[in-house]
Amino acid sequence: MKHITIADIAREAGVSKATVSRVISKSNLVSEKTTSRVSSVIEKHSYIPNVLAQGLAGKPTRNIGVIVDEFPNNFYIDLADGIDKVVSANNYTFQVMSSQWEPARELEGVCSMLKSRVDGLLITPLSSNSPAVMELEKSGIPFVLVNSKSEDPDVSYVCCDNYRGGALLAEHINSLEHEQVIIVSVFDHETVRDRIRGFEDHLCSGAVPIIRYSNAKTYRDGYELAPTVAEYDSIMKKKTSLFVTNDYVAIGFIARFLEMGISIPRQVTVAGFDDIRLSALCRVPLTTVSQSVCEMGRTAAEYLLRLIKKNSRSPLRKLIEPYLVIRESTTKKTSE
Amino acid sequence: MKHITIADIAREAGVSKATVSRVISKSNLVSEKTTSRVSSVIEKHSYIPNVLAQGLAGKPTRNIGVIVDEFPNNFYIDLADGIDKVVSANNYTFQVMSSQWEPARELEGVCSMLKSRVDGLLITPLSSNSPAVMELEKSGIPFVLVNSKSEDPDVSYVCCDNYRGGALLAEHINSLEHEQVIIVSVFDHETVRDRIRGFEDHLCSGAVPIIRYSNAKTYRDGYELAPTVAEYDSIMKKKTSLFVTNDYVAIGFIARFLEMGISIPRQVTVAGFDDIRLSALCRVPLTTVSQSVCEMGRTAAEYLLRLIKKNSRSPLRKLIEPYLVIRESTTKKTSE
DNA sequence: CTGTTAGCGCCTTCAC
DNA sequence: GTGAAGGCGCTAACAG
Repeated sequence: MKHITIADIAREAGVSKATVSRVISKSNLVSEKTTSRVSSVIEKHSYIPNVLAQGLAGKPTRNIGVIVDEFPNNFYIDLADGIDKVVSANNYTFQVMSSQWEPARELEGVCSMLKSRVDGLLITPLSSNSPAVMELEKSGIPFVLVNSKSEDPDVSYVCCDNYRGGALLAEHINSLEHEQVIIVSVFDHETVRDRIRGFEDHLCSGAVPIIRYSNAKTYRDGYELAPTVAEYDSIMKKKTSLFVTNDYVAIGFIARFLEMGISIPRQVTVAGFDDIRLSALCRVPLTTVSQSVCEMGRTAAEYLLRLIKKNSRSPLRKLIEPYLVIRESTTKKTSE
Repeated sequence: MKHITIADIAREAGVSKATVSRVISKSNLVSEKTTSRVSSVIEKHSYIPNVLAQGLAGKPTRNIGVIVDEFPNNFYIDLADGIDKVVSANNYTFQVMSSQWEPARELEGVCSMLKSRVDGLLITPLSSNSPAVMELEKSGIPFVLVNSKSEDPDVSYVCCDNYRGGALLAEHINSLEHEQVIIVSVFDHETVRDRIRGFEDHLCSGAVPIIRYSNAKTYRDGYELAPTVAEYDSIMKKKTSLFVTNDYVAIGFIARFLEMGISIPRQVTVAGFDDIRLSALCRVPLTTVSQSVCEMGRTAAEYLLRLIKKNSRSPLRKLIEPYLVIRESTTKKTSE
């Protein structure tokens, strides 16, 4: 079954294609009579204009692209939710791709989006100067970086103020008693580095030693690293403050500590970062820093639409203020 | 800055547009020499063919549409992950929309997808005969229902076998001691109805009363409904088995019960449905039925691609087998 | 207000 | 093997 085209409508309504086109785009230089006649024919056949043709003929596609690291991730759903809210409210649609953390796939994704002629692009880049971002700059298409910053004064971005988040946490931890501080960082990403910098810059360590671990990425990693950390740093003997730069991993630590009979927060306090849903509801609710990912999505989408519409060359940027959420993993309400 | 077109490439390579087109589509009736010459020009300008034009000229867009209820939802991320895996492996892209549970938006979504000429559509419909699905049938475009079944013998779908899931749970609960059973159903959806039917059909109630509540949708709802349920049905006195048709809500119940000092599973056992991540890690790990949403996504996407490629008119359908996950909320390892 | 005329960038016959 | 020509469905001047 062939699609109905504008020509069919025009013929049946006894007007020219141009007139039909005008009716569709609500250009108000068509008489009311013709408008209603044409409209009814459109209605009757439930005719839907072909976006491809519209796009080819120069109209914006009203479709934006979104590239994320991966889907199975709390970060992504909140982001998608935020984006969806503003995008759909503005009668735009969006398509998504995941880079699976591979620069090559990320670049491919950008190319793919580019060739489907999206009006603009949102991307959580692997790094602020990944090939994908370079390609984007070259293309001249409006885009905004999400969850990443950029040195380049021309690029727009929306990111959590991770440095500040780390600082908030440090201030809280300063108020706790401890004989050592352990920092476990997840993968190597600018956001994570900022968290740690903020944390270290504001920690009143005094004579207290700081111990660092890196590269724990998952719940499982935390779960498995816990005994090593516990034994090697003899946390049974020294009261310890543990900062894990990602909630999921932190929760893995907690789970294992509990199994090992290590009391939280009495012997060890644990703090995370992100405030995923789980953090409030897990065995020992987790003290963490909340970054409003949904707001990040909303803001980024708004910025992008603004760039698209006004073609405003001035870059738009925002650091979203994180806030501290104190729960039982660092305060002594319970002890298990 | 104008986009480079096929004509530019043709001119620079000293061939016709047709030849360039052939090179792009890897049609092998072009001499190797011309191929490499053209390719290098394409490379040099990093030329990307315009998908809109290609689509207009009759080629498939290799873009499929996905319509879901809402994004901020564990179900969605797993689904997206599954879809992404097969879609990207096949060099397709996808765009997403959410219905926000409103039939009107759902229909709009379908229309929007249709007009952007997606090659096919995946949808988790509000109901198997919602206007959106009707529209889809009319359109003749390949589509498959996800998380929904259909009476219509022509419609393809992939769904969890919710009836079976309910049955599995009933069998487990039959083995527990109790003096009453309480069923709390979340919103009115065919999948939820199936869960309850399966549950009730396989419950050996005997003389044990079954009490029903409905319309608890969120964690909060569970949390707030708990005291009422506890008091009204005097669960302090009667050993109770509680089945909540959705994990999130079940976890809300558990949280409140604990606060009220009601011991789980000693006094009340709680079972859920879905097996979201949280269920394994919350205060009292939740017995539940796992439906592999990721697999659902994968299967659905595979079916859709098959429909698109072979234009196979035979509908493809599958009920995915759920399985029971028994945890502490129904067994007596802990007691709090 | 409305119709006519060109394209938009690409693919696909059909000839050579 | 390769080129020329027509058309995909629509919009945007330009005339009337």
